[in-house]
Parts: sequence; structure tokens; C-alpha cells
Amino acid sequence: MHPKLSTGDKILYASADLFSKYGYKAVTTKQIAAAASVNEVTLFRHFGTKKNIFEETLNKFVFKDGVRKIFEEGIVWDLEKDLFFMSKAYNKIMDKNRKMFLILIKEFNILESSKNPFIKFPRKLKEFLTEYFLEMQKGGKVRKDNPEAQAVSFLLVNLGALMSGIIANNILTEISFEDYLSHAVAIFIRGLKP
Amino acid sequence: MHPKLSTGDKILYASADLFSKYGYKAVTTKQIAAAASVNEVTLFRHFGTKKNIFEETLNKFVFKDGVRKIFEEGIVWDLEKDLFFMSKAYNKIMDKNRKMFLILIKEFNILESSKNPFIKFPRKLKEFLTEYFLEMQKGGKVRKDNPEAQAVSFLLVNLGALMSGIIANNILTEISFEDYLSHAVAIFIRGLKP
DNA sequence: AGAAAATGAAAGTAAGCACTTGCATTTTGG
DNA sequence: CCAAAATGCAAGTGCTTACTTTCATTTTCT
Repeated sequence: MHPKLSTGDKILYASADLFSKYGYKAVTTKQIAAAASVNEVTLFRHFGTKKNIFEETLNKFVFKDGVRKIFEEGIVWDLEKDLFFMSKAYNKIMDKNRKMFLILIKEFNILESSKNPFIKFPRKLKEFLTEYFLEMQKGGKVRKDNPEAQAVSFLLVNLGALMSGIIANNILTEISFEDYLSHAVAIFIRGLKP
Repeated sequence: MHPKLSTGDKILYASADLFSKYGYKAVTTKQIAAAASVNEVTLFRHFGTKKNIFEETLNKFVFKDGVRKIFEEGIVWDLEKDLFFMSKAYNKIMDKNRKMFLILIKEFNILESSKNPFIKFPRKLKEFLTEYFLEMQKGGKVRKDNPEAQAVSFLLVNLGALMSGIIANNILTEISFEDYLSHAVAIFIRGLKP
């Protein structure tokens, strides 16, 4: 771990690591302390309870990336360029937040949905994409069809790629998933053209 | 629960239920006993240890569906019909095995990959699909391209749909996912045509 | 109906868990 | 440089967990 991190942060980084691998219940405070190279007591002096550690970990790392900002800036209203860009942007965000994603798919049964960013993030992404496809349809650059369905379809491909990358890095193939994803996006683009 | 189930099966059904919701560590033998409506001691008389209960649950419910049998039979060598069929078949299998899927994405860190059907199932599916697309390419019914990439792409869409259905039934939309999936498949089909 | 097998009820055990306390040691900041 | 704050260490507390044992009760099967 980084030696220049504050004690509190060392604990939270170690927690994110362990919780994402094994889940909340399966991780012990002793493990966290060892992984953070601090005394177990220090955990409690900083955060009081294990539950607090978990919540603070979520608070610290959960992605608050604004969908609009990231995506809107890169749009050039060219179907091919835009979809490739958005697919890459999506992957980048999700890779950066891989551990949180893992925690959330492990614990979404015990998390209140209000704290669950998976409620907000994909929703906003869908809204943004729906608007995008609608606009592109108006410009005659995308096949006339339900833009929401087009948006969801596009998201499904990306989510699928993300998941297969997570579940098993090389179950399906030894070739990198990015290559396959861009292939899938390419097929998609052809299917979306007018 | 079914009253006509054997005691052992009652336990295993309850286990599958709980493990898929909360994960191995978070589930207690007391919980399982209560959910199965049996005495806690009975668990141990039947399976000895909690770990055994878990393993027997996996053994009982893990999907051993032969990919070839299910998929080969429905193929009629019409791109549209075939992809819709395969997409539905995939969904059906995964829905039937939803709980196992949930267990496996929660515990794939602690499962030996040899026991993990996610190593075998998607691989075989990919092989089958690759052959299918190659054949279709020969018949001029599918765009000439890397058939493996086409296969993986198609799987990504379906995996994405499965995941979004699991993570949150109605995060993205209130309309059923089957509708969206078939929409995505339709786009895909257009993208795959020669 | 009656023996054998399966289950329940109650109590207990040993280990591991989250968390606490008291005190010594180190690190930090003015 | 020195006091205050942060951390380490050792021990311990009470609770929960997986699992056991004993004995009474029910179910099953012939």
C-alpha cells in the first residue's frame, strides 16, 4: 500500500479491497487491520464500528461522476465516433470503480437503494443516450425507432462486456475484451444506421 | 415451501435461496433451518458441516444443461429466427438457474474454477455460436467477419440483459427486459447481415 | 402394531467475532 | 523541544457461530 496515505485512508483502501473480494460479512476487522498495516484498535478509534467502516468506504469510493459532463463533452454527432467514444468512456468509469461495482453486486440485497448508485447512474446514462439517439434520428443519422430501446440496447452490450470482464478475465477468450467490445459496438452501429 | 419435499431437499432449496441472496458467510445454519422448517440439528445430521451444505447445494442445482442439445435442436438456419431463439433459450436457462448464477457471482472468489460452471458453459456456448456464424457466413447469410467476435458480441448482449435484470428489476425501465432484449437482438441482426 | 429410523427440543462447547480498556510508545505540530 | 495527539500492544468482554450430545417424540415401513 501507499505509505504516504493517512491512517484513515489506508483503512478505507484496504476495506474496499477486501469487501469487493469477499463481501461485507466475510471480511473481519482483523483482516482489514492487517491489510491496512495498522492495529485493529485503530480501526475502531477511527470509525467506531465495522458497519461505519463499510459505509465510509462506500462514501469515499462510490462514483459520483456526472454522466452528462463526461459524455456530453466527447459527442461529435457522428454515430460511429460517438458510440465508440461512449463505450470507452463507460468502460473507463466502470474500471475505475470496479471495486465499488463488485461490492454493490455482492451486497445489493442489504443496501438501501437510495445509497445504491446503480439506481442513479444507469438511469441518467439511459436518459442521456435516449436524447442522443432521438437527436440523431432527427438528423437522419440513426434508423427511426424507439430511441429508449436503442439506448437500453447499447447499454446492455456494455454492461455485458463489463460483467464478462469481471466474472472471469479470460473465460471466453484470451484476446482482450476491449477488442471484442469494439467489435460488438461495430455490429451495433451497422444495425442502428438508417 | 413444498411440503412433499424430502428433508434433505427442503434444506438444499432453502440454502440455495439464502446463499443466493446473502452469500455463503452471511447465512447462518440457524437461518437455513428456519427457512427449511427443520431443526438446526437436522442440518448437521444430513450434511455434517455448513460447507457441505453449500457444496451439496451447488451440486444439486448447478446447471449441467448441455449447450449443444438445447441450441442445436432449435436452429433453422435463418439468422433472424435463430438469434431470437437462442437469445430466448439463453434467457430461459439463466432464469432457471438464476439462484446459482447469483451464488456464483457472489462467491467466485472462493470457488475453485473447476467447480465453476461459468467456465464451461459460456465457453461451449461461444464455440457453438462461432461454428454457427461460420456456417452462416459460408451460406452468405451473415456478413463475412471474424465469427468468434460475432459470437462473443452476441453473448455480451445477452449477458448484459441478464445482469441488468438481476441487479435491479426496474432500474432502467418499467417495460420488461425481454422486450428490450429482443430490440437489442433486432439491432444486432441488422448489424450482422451481409 | 411394533421395531427402526428420522426428527425435535434443550442444553452445551469451543472458537471466532466485533468491540473495549489501560497503558506504553511513537509521531506530530507549535 | 515538549506537550498533545495518534498509534501500538496485550488482555479481556460478551455475543454469535458452527457443531455436539442426550433424550424424548414422531414418522416410516413391514
